[in-house]
Amino acid sequence: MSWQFASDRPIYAQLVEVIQLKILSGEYEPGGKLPSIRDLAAEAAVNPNTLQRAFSELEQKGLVHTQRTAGRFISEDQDRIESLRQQYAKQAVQGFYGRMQSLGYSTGEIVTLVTERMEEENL
Amino acid sequence: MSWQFASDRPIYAQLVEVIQLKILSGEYEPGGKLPSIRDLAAEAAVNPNTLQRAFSELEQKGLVHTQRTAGRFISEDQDRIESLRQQYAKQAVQGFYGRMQSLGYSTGEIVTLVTERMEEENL
Amino acid sequence: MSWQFASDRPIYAQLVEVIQLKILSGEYEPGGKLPSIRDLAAEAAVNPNTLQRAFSELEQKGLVHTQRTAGRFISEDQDRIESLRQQYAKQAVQGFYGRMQSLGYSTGEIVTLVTERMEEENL
Amino acid sequence: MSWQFASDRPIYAQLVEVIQLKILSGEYEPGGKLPSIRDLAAEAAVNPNTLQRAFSELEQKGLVHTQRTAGRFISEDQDRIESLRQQYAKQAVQGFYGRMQSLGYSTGEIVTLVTERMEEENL
DNA sequence: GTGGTCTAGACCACC
DNA sequence: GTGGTCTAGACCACA
Repeated sequence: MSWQFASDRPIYAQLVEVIQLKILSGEYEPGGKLPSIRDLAAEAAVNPNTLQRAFSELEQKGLVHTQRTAGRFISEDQDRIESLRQQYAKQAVQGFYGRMQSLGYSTGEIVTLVTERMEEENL
Repeated sequence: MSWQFASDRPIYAQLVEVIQLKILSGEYEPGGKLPSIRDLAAEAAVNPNTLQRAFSELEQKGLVHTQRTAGRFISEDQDRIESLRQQYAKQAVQGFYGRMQSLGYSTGEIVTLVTERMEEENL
Repeated sequence: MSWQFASDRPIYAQLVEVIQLKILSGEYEPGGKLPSIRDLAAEAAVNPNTLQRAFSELEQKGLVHTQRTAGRFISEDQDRIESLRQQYAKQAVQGFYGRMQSLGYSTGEIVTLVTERMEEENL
Repeated sequence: MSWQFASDRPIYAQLVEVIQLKILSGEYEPGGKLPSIRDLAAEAAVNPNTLQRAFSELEQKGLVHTQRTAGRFISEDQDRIESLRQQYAKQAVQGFYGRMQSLGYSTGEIVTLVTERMEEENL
């Protein structure tokens, strides 16, 4: 587990992203209980308030809900999670594609670069 | 031309990115003269100071240089530009690839999604 | 019967309000016996301690009293109940009125909106 | 100007409500500039962070937007404001109506009480 | 022990 | 000077 933060973006935003990815990818299971804020804060070496802020954003997105004194739980709405996952993926693809085109790469070259990257991975 | 700025990142950084892309992709030609800061600032509806700061970063990267009285010019060092372009592209590929993997997509699925995107483009 | 709780206010407070309304409106009859805490707790899917606290507030307000072995009973003091009911209603009217005025509605418009609502009800 | 806070609800929530009312009622004009957080915080005798949190909620609702270094501004989208105002009013009416019915008041009695309140106002 | 709220105060980025 | 972020630490309400 990484818990390292870049200095060019707010920590809370990076926490949102990391936790969100864990939920969308299924590493945190739907309906499961999340570690307590205090524990997570200690683990990430961050002030509990910062984590709280991150969670409040996740709550808005409907990925997480709170039970007053019992803790925080991941949404059981698997459809919503899957839909967000695909949406997130689509954005990533479009963003990547657009940036590569801005850089002057043709569609063919883009696919080539990606497959090359894939082959590196498979070594 | 867009010149719209997201509110979650500094304007000057967004300016750096846009101009940099235009240089790397060749839209601004090597050795060519850049529009005056005043004109660009008016076009982008931005404080000239902000553009100034953007250019000072581009100068540091060696993509732009200033000639006292004649204005700002794009670097003629095509090798440097091409090398930066490839470096930039590699980062984009890696970042994209990593995020998709975090989302739980297999290497095969990633390539599929990209080629699908490519086909959309070709319609 | 609803027994759904908003997450932004303490459950016990919401219980107090619901039960109080049932007493003031006469749905729970003066002098009548209340269901046992255990039963109510099961019905509302709430911790018995939470209900206990709710009832202790209702006892303070004099709407409910406990008889050691026989259970909890609703006050027989109909005058007190009626007086509380009117007081509660007055507060509701004033609160509503004040909020509507803050929203910029004139006295006439407020009455209009209420009568419209009444007509909807009568369909 | 009041700036008094009840102790049974979070201060930031009360700030949200007060400011929201001022926007919806037009007391804060569409497109207008809001006082700086520091000023408002001093005026309300509250920590700036608390106000910041309140504003972040208003921003989500689309009632307010921030310009990086210039300050916060009220939305110019008058349609949106008017629509929110009506929605807010409708909720108020329904909530009021429902509570009165729960208290056992007939539709006629409710209208009577409101008009009585209106007449008090007109003295 | 859980989450929620608030304060005081500091530092940063931006214009 | 403006808003944004973060920390440290305290206290509260709830179950």
